[in-house]
Amino acid sequence: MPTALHTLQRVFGYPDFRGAQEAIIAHLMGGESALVLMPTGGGKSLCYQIPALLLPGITLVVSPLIALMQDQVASLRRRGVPAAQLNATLASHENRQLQEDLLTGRLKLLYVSPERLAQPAFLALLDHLQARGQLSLFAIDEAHCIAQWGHDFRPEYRKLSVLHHRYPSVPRVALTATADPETRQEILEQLQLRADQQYVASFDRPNLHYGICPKSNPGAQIETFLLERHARDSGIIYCQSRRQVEHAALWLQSRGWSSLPYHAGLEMALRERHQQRFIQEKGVIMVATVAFGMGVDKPDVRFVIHLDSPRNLEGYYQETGRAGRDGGVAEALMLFHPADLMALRLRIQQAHRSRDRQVADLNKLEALARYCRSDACRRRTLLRYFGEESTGRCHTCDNCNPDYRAWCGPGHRNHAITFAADRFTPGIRRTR
DNA sequence: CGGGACTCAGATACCTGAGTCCCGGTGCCGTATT
Repeated sequence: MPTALHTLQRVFGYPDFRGAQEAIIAHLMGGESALVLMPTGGGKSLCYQIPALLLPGITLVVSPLIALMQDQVASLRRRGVPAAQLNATLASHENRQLQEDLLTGRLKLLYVSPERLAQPAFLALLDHLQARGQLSLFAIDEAHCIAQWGHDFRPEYRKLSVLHHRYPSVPRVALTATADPETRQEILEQLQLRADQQYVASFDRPNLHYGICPKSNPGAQIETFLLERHARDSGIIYCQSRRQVEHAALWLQSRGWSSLPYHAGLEMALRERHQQRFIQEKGVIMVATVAFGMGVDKPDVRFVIHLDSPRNLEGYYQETGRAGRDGGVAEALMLFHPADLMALRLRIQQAHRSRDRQVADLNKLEALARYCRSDACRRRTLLRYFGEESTGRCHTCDNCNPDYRAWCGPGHRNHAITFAADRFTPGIRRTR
């Protein structure tokens, strides 16, 4: 019988395990459940993929996006691993083939969405596999979605409790790169995991450098930052609204920058084209809403700019975390204006959510506001928010290093250039 | 909060300015219908 290390080397081509990977795998192989928190690029997938190959039956992976499923399945198949996805992209003959493969035990990993998992017909299929002892492991990838999306956007994320209710003997592993203590608690509760079953790696990304500038003239500030620090680099600019994305992307184009818009209001083919260009070409600036990022694995993203304030530190950490995956230095610049926070506060208060959720959202927004206004080390504040104690100064944030305060230039008094001045940019239609 | 979309009045034939209103963003899905 092959060991975990053999599988790692033979199937995945890595010489050795990193961090807690080996311990997590042993833990799962022993029939225990776990919550795994590892930063981007820490090798989370291997924590369930190797057990999936060593255990006798099938591992069911719950994944939030079809695009993620496709990437994972394609990558596994290239390595000769029998993996498949079950979702609406399949043709009916593929679907039939999949059912057959499942029942004959040919598959080792099956990727599904939480929506699919909640369907009675799919649960019946799982019942059938369980009756034959073929269910080995449940893996919930990007588990922060349980807390982030489960309350309104994708309610099926809160039905994952069916896993331990219906199949109590099958171990569960939840994995994510971003979860504050509250999100963690929610994942533990939903999946009925014990607090002592957590594996938490450090959230620190030392090669990411952090800076915040008061937003006074965003066009000029961004252009200064780009010209002086990232003239030929790839990067992402995050905005809060689709309209802002369109405006900023067009404005940058008019100034000669290679920028592309990305939001969910664009045609799927265009979104895919822009994403491909961002990944393949050099020096493309992606101007995007939160729609962009999950599963985008580009190693050399050198900067992330928040043109508008994000809504909490989890989002901020997630979005800045998309830079510097190659380990090289990357810079995270936020343009901060109190009015943005006011707008976010208002939206939270107007949202159709429970009182508890509103309070929780407001608290998270206040934590972000404190972070922006603080003169303490950004890195330390961020790490502390995620429950990690650290001391001293990082020397790579604007509060630790005065040089970093000039990212947007020495002053912001040049009001000659603003987005609002460029009225040639057409507004975009609202979808509702 | 501030800014964009829209309306309306008034000056002038299509445009301008003032006033008012409104106000994110993420994706699954064997929907059913043309």
